[in-house]
Amino acid sequence: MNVTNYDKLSPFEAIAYQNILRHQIELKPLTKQINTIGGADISFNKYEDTVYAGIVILSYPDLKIIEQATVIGKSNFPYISGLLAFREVPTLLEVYEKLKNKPDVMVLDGQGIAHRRRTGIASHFGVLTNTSTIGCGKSRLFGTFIEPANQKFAESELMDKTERIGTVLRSKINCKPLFISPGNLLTNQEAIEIIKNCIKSYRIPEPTRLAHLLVNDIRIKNSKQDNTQTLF
DNA sequence: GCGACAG
DNA sequence: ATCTTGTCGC
Repeated sequence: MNVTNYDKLSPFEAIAYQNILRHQIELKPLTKQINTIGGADISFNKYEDTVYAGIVILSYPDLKIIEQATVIGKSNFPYISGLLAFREVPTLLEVYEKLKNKPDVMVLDGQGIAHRRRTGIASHFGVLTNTSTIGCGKSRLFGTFIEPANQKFAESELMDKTERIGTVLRSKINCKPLFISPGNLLTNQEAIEIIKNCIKSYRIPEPTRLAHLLVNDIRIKNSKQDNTQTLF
């Protein structure tokens, strides 16, 4: 069922695929209560094609860890702005399949529909897994906005001409804002509310923050292991 | 042509 | 994203 052989796609073909995917994105309100939320992220060593992917599942809104899963894989698709999903999604899907509990909502590090073709990594992953997803980027990829006030939870609209594609949310005073956008199967308003509920005392919401710590951790561990084996 | 450009 | 120590500010 995993037919994500993106490594052999050309950027041109990837864009053509996004233009097909965009029609499968559905931004309708959630129908059931959220009990679990997942965060996904990827880490890697510079100049290497090994990717360390991980997903952390938290209870919601308590935000207690209830499951973690990781996969060490390869990705030959280079990082190209606008085509991030083709580099990270394949391995994330492998991690997702290992999960015993599929989360009610997933938070991805990057954009949802706040993308030129509406196909940010969160929308891409959301369509392929048929799950509700939120894109939570640390910087802007696409869209115009006014800088939100320097207050916790100050926000402004992220726009593509006259269409709203997301929200610029200041999660913490004196920190750069977050770029929130719905990925799939939920609304912009729900995405904002959920992310707010996931903010503890850090700039990054718990799901993504913990996933980042997890993948960075296994990356360091694995690299150490390789060095040790080479050393002796 | 120039500047922008998720991770 | 990753490479990296100290350091300025809340």
